[in-house]
Amino acid sequence: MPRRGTMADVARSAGVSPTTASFVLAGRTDMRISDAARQRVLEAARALAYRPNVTARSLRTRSSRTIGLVSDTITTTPYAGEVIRGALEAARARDHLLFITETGGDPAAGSGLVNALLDRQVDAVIYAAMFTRHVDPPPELDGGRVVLLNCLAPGRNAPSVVPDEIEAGRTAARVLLGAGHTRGIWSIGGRHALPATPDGWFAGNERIRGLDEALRAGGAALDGVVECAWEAADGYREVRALLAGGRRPGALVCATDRVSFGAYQALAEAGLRVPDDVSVVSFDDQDFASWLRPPLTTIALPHSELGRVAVELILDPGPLDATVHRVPMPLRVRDSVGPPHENG
Amino acid sequence: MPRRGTMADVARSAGVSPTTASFVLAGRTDMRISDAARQRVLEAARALAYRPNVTARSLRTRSSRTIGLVSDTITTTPYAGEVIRGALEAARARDHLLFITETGGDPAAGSGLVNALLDRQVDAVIYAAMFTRHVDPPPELDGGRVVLLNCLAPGRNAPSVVPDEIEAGRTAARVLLGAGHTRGIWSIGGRHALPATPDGWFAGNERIRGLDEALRAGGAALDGVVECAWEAADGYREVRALLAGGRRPGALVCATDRVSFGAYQALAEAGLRVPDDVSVVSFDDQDFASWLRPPLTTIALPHSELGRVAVELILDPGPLDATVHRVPMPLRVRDSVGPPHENG
DNA sequence: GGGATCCGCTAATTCGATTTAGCCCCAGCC
DNA sequence: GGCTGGGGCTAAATCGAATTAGCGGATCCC
Repeated sequence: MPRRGTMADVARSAGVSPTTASFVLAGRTDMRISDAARQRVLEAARALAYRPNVTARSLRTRSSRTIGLVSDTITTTPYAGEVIRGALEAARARDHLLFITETGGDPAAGSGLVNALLDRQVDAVIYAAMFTRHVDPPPELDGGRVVLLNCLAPGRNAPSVVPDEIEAGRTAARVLLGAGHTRGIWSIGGRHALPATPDGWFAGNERIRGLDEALRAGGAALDGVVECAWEAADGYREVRALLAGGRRPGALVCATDRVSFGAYQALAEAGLRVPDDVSVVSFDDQDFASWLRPPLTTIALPHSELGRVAVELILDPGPLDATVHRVPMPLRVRDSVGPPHENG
Repeated sequence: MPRRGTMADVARSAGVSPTTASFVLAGRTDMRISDAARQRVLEAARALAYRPNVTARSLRTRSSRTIGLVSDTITTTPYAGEVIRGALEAARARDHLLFITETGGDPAAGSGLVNALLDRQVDAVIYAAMFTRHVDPPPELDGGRVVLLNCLAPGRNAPSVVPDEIEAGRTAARVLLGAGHTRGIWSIGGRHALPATPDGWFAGNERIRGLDEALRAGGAALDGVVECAWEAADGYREVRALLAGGRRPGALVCATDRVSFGAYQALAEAGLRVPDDVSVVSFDDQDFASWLRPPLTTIALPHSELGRVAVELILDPGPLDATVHRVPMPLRVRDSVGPPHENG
């Protein structure tokens, strides 16, 4: 790239010392500078289209107006793009830039990436996971300014930003209760308590907890919980099996839109119509939720909000503590929930 | 973050001058250094867990081992995450970090972001668009090391990396010809030649060109082209209208998986089965393509490849020229294409 | 009139590396 | 014994800003 003008150039062209130029351009008022000199500096800077070299400045000030984001994967639906977008917008509003890195799921890669960021004097690091879980951030981050995005690290004195899954569970319950459902309600996906993840996932546990609680408060209850993985194939297989077993659910609470996708297929094959025969409420709000027929009522993961809140926390002055910030998950009302079928 | 050891610390601890430490740590052999001194420096660096400060180094060397990525949107399906992932992996393999920025579709934002990158001494900039099109990169990039990702800018002497849409069109034709289709072939989505985009989209034009060419070469031809936007709702509406108009297509070439998604719905409503009654071949390979029933045969946008190639181009030594690099689009054979229906 | 004050600046140092220029000492040679 | 020629280093400048220390000159005061 073409060589850019430096502050020394500005100072020379304005006939003042670099010190004076620096104070004028930094807008500092703790040194007396005549209006005439100030104007000459400003004019010279404008004429030369002067822009400060942030690299040089960081060397002296130890601040680079730069944040690092380390995540496990930025690819996996439904996180990723939107999280980054939210973070980007918040960063840009405060005149910061974002380094994006990913470990690709390799825990050993974390240290290397964090070091690469620290080598470049980032002011802070956002450590992110693409589904909510407990993590163990690399020790290099200890003592630094860190925010955990969509993950928790007990004992690390860093704030976490996670979706409010408990309240989302309550919301799902209220949607169903509001439509008149009190029985025949099934969870498809449950807590994700599979052989591989016997304790379930954070999101699963919290949602079921909120769902149970609010259902009970409304005088209803879950009829059953099908534990399975959260992909389209699982929704298809499990709902099909449920129907084949003679069950006749009145409402499905699907763990993800992908599960709902599969559930729709199984219901269609069985000749059941949504929402006339079976209501479906879901979580995530992926793109295709609105393309399904009927469009899916779902509770959105607040991707971009998570990114935005994380950046704002990290850039707001003041110390960080280990608070867990729960970001609301908005309900998208579409057409997959209706009153219970008369024979329900 | 805790203060890190500097090269001066290493030099002091090894009992040599900073110059010697620098030469040893940089692995330079153009100055004679005794093995003893070399070992002492290496040992001291190890003991102090010394890592060079890239910011300080950049100031001197004018290279930051950092690349900037400027895109219009990183959100829009189907680009985004995978492009970034490909770029990230290639950058990491060469020990570089990536700044990600987005204009959010505001053309005026480009200059500001490019300046913010330049202020931080990025070595190069990738200018990306989320669907293939002509762009006008900010003038600040002139004279710099720039690669255009998924876009073209004639007259700017920067290489472009784009999907090979022409060959993808040919591939679609071959899939159909291979299954025995020679008539009743319809394009849904066409060139995207709508009132708003009368010249069509780059991808649309190229695909139709390749499709036409290979179909003709195989003794077949398109029966018709339905121009429409490329969303699910468009696919649904247009295929429905086609069928209502008494047409009975034997094979659909859908412009995107989203269009296919809608097409599937319209076909199902009309009681037509894929692929027994109608074959469908598509472009993009979004996630849900494999969840559809039957799974969709589609030609993938090589997202991560695009990102990877762009980074490799930009980091490979040597001058850049205005070559257009076409990245192959791989065919994903699934179950939506079969032999023509007997009454087809 | 001489010292204290204040105004409006500038010189010089610093941040942490890289790099150019050159120094000292010992060995070899005539 | 003086001169050359490495070998093995170091001093100092440099990159582009921020910042500390301090300096002339005018003004004020007694």
